[in-house]
Amino acid sequence: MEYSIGDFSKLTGLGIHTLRYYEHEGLIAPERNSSNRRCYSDKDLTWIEFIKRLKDTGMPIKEIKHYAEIRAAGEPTLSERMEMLIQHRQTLDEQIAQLQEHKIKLDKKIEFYRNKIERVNVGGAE
Amino acid sequence: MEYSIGDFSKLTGLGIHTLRYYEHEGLIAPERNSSNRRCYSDKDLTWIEFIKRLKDTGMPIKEIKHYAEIRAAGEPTLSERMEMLIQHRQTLDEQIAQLQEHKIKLDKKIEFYRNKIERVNVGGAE
DNA sequence: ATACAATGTAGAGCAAACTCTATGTCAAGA
DNA sequence: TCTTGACATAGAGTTTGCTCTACATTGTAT
Repeated sequence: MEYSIGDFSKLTGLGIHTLRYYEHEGLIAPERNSSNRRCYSDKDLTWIEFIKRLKDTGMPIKEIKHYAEIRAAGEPTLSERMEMLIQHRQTLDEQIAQLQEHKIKLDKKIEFYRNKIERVNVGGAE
Repeated sequence: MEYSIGDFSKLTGLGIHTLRYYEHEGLIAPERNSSNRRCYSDKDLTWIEFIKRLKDTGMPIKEIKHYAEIRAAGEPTLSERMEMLIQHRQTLDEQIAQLQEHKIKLDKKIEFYRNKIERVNVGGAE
């Protein structure tokens, strides 16, 4: 299947402007038809979903761009790409661990507040 | 203990400019000495560490500012603050869940790459 | 044929969160 | 006394990642 930029925008949830911006930044390179309109394919769809994942896990556009570039070079860059992903998994693990630690602290703070409010209520009634 | 902005910067790991920016944005309000220099206290230290936690878990400056404002109002806002934290915990839980999902997908992709590279290596040797 | 909606490019504008610059004050050491 | 370095304010500049505007072109429905 091929999609116009409007359709692709709806499919991916990314705005038309964002899709053009991503293309400008070298993240994605859809085909063009005879009238110079962008023709996104199902491969583009898979690829953009992966881009979204990288973005949502904090990878900056420039790094995604680099990944896109070596991806375009094909098989010779397979191991380099895998190394990038392994590295990224590491930072993702760290992110998760840090958030979990933050959550523990936040839970404690909430518990602290709960007791404080309890005391105020009880004290206020006396 | 009291700290100059320079000392406080080193203690917190936040730049001097950032500390002044936070003050400008209403996140923190250190005392001033007779020469108008900022005097940060240990309470400020505890507070800024909490601010850092909120920031690191994705709370925008404006929202932290709101928290700071109601905090300054004291006891009457205790329950409002607790509700904010409970709400924030919810979004934090969602963040963690999403990152974990992303990690699962990333792991799969890495595994996929590993097999691909394996095939290339074996195939190339034949 | 005409209108209108979608698309194209180029570039401006925006929001967040810093980060830096210019300029001035002030206390302490050589 | 002079200089140096930390601090002060006000405001400009930077980076990232969009988001929007202006204007030209094209495809489609009437």
